Amino acid sequence: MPVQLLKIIKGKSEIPLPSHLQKEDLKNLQEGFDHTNKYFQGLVILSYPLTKLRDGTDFFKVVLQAPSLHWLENQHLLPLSPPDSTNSVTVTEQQAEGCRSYLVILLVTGVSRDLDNSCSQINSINILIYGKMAEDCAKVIQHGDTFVVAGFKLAKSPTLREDGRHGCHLEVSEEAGSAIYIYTIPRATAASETASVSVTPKYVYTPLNCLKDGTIVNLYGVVKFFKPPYVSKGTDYCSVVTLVDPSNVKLTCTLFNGNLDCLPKIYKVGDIIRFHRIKVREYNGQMQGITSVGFASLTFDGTVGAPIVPRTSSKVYTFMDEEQKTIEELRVWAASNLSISGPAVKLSGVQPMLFFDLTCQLVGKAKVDGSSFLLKVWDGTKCPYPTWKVPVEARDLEGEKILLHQLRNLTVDILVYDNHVQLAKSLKIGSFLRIYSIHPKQASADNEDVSQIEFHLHGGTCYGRGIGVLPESNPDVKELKTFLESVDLADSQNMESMSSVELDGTFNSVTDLESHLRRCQHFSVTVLTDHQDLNNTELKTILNSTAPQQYRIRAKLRTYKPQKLYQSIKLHCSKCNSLQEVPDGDDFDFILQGSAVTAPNPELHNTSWYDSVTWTTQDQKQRKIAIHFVKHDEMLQQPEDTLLMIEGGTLKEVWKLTKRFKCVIPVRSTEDDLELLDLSAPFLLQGNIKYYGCKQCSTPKPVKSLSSIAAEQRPSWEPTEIAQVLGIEPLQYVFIMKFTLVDGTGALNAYLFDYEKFFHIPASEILTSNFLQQKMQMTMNTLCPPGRKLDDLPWLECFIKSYNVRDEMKHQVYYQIFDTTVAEDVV
DNA sequence: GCTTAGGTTTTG
Repeated sequence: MPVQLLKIIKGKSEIPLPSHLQKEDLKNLQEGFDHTNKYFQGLVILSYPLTKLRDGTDFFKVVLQAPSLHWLENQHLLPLSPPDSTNSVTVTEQQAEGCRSYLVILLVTGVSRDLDNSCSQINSINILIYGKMAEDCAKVIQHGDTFVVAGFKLAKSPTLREDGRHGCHLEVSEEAGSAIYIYTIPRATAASETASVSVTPKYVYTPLNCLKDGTIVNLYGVVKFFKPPYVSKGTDYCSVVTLVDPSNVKLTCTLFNGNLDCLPKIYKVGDIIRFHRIKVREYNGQMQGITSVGFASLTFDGTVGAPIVPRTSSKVYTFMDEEQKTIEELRVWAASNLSISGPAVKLSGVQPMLFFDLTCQLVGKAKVDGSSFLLKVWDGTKCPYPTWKVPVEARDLEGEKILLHQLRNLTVDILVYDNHVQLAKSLKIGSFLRIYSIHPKQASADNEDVSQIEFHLHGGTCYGRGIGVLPESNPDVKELKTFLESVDLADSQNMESMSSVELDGTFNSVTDLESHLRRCQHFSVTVLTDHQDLNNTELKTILNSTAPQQYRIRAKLRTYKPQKLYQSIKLHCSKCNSLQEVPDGDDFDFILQGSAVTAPNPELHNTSWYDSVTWTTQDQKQRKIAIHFVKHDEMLQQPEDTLLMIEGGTLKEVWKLTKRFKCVIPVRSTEDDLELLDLSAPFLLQGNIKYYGCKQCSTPKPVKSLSSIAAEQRPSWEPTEIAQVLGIEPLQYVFIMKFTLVDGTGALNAYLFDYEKFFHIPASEILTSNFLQQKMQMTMNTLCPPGRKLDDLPWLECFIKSYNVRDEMKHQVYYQIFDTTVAEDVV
């Protein structure tokens, strides 16, 4: 009686096993343990087709999943009721006793779970069944049932790396004297017997804080960040998704598939995701998800109370009440724990420099050149600024000619670049799109009266830049369609003659910025930090006076340079008063590559004041990297307090290290000490900021001088202090801008030289922060609103000083703004 | 054939 089919006993969640048999945990299924008189219980989550081995032996493989408890179960799957059944067969003590030396598998219906509190990663094990037993088992096995296994033979699993299951498998065969008892789901009718083939497998979902390297898991998460699918440089589409769950752990997943439809259909941050069979790997010290064989996903709207309709490409998927409950719970959790942005930006609410996502309909498209492509889109609202029109050949423009003409005042041109071109080309006219991270760029306004907004979708995928096609079933699309149908085209055609301010009135869509500007009209948008008692001087008087002098003025900012604000950042040496451009990342990369040619000198490793770690990259270059962690009191500090030096690192590696450690100093080996790289490279990186030294005024010292700071009671690793001991004259980041000020009596150019006081933004941080760049642009838009007549510009109160600059050829008077800041309510 | 990308900068 090697395989016996049994029915469950009504109302009993435990199988009547011989008393000498004891339950074994999955974690104790290891070589060297005594498994006599032990049994293991698990769910059938997978079975493979019955096959024959080379010698003709039948072979059958099933996968059992260990019972486990995790937060989902904690919240709503427990307590579980005992399985219900009508048919019953009793296994007598004698029957069970008779198979003491046999392998026993008991298959019981329903779900019975252990309240095992661990969140172990490996939760499944392979069972290999040989011979007649394989054949018999294959006939009766059903997914979703619970197995109990006892008296088994253990062997190392050869498929551990691929399947991420238990390191051992269990072997069973009649020849070995095994026997199998099977308790199975009652099959009342012939119909249900057939249907039982599709019995739903029971999935276990791993919380994100319980993921382990090398496993394949199922999981739920809320989308915190995503890149819509884009064409990778390989053969597939790629999509990157960062999930979070109530464990508050993030998981970034890199998903590939040659079929666009097989990647998750995410439309918004806050969408809820269910992944099946995603592979977990460690990458850069963090867990990473990656597509594995059999990967499948479901995506749900993350709005609390919205209909729960999975978005998926699979025709077959499991989805039950349990899942519904999980989704709703994640929605509620996300609503109070995740910052999900407010209402979507419409074209009427676009603000220059503020990157935005646009839900729109494609009206026209055209090729522009090899690296850019034009999309003409509308969302039924009117952009309050004049927008640019990209010149294209009429024959290159695809779309309904009549509609393009009718909508000409409502469509905007979006120029997409590089990697987005291929996808853009394939878009169908009339389709609904969500374009992510569009850059509304102010065209350089040499002509002061008209300042245009250009819409760019730059190359690359940073910040989730990309294009997604929305189905007509999408709620946002439904809403947009209704709105588009209500737009009166006659109105929009009459608008051509109106100014943008009048248009705002017409559309009743005055942006916050606009009303804000009006408020600023009468009050000064800048304030003095001193000299309040002085009276104003007219610009004409100042222009007719000799320098040097100081004045208080009231004037309007007619224009400023540079218009590209990032160009206003320079590096200043306070010792020699020189100014220089901020080196770009490529320069640094080049210097790092050059320094990586020199291998780390092992004699300089592990000194009294730092510990060293070295390794060689596995790629062809065999690059040697050394990291020296500076100690304090002969101890390593916490990463966030640690200064480290790196040799042979790449730009990306250096960058990654700055995220974890307080200070990073790129160095290279000499014969007797480590030394700084060329001063065109930063001598120190802290957080987002790269600190540079003046080439002219610095006399770099060997880096062992740093040991004096390390020996301090509480090393603070201040950049100025580090610079000092290393013999570096540090350069400071400054804003240098030229303001053209007018007051009705005259116009003068005044320079702004500011570290951070004027804008309330540190110049050192602006290049690495999109947010701060946008903030600065908004400030400039308030000080000098684009597209305005002189009368409509706000007033600025400033303190300026005049000074002389003489050389052999000429003498000139210059003006500089100081003791002035942007008013708090403007920032 | 087994990569692609691996959230974090565009400056057109």
